Amino acid sequence: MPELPEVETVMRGLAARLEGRVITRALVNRPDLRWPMPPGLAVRLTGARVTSFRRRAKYILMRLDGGDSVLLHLGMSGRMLIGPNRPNQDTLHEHVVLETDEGWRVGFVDPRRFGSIDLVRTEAEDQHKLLAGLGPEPLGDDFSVASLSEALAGKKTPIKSALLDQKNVAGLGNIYVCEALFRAKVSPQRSAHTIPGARAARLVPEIKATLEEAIAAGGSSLRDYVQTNGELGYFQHAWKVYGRENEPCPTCPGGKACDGVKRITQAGRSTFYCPRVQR
DNA sequence: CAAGAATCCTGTCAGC
DNA sequence: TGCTGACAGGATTCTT
Repeated sequence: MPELPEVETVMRGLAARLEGRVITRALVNRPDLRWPMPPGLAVRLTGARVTSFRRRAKYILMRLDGGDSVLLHLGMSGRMLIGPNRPNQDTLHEHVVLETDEGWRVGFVDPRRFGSIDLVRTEAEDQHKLLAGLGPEPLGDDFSVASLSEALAGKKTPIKSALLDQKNVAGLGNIYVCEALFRAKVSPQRSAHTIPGARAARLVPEIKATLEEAIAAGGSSLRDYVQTNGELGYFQHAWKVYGRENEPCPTCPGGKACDGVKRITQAGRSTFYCPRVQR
């Protein structure tokens, strides 16, 4: 799925076209995504003015003037596509369509249907079941060496898995966890409780820097992800280890000392890392 | 309680 | 070609 940088990019694209606009028409073509959409969603949206956007972890919140927020998750394959008001190419997987008073058309396309849409009252956004248990935003001041150390204390699970757990830090996914661990020179297999201290002091700034650089690049495009204008992100070219199994490690000198990037499976997900650099 | 496995769904690609 | 299995950016729910 889109991870934090991709979601941030999509949210900015939505905000640019939708903030202050009135939704003149809303279509729900297929309400059964990961969970059923709320009944009457199209009616609630029609005629509403979009006031602002917010991102929390990998969720997008679109606030409406009636006091509702639309809570959107893109799952693994979700896209938001904005274009002139005419039918999109992908009619099979375009589950929701919004039209604005300026003649723009926003389509939510999600072939795998792991995404979700819900409504929540704006003043109670953070009490929504899907947001209530989330850990700190990694780019916020609440995410620090101290807070990460506290979250990991006593945990035996590998640091890779711990960083994917949205309760510890909210918004990282498989790509950026691999990249940040490489940059911090921390082994993905190391037990989480051994991170507090010097390793957390390396990890936290690398997590923040990786995410910031990825946002600046418009995210990473692998298969499904595109920005709202259909353009690809380009941070995938900056990946050091993700998807680079058997390629030379970017920081090890050539020769027999380093076998290159390895791929292992942790908790059912691929992990890419360099065993020589990451300890 | 914590950790790993199974699960949802569709598309794509490698290998035979 | 066409079939089969593995795998994919996630996160909840079910089992150990």
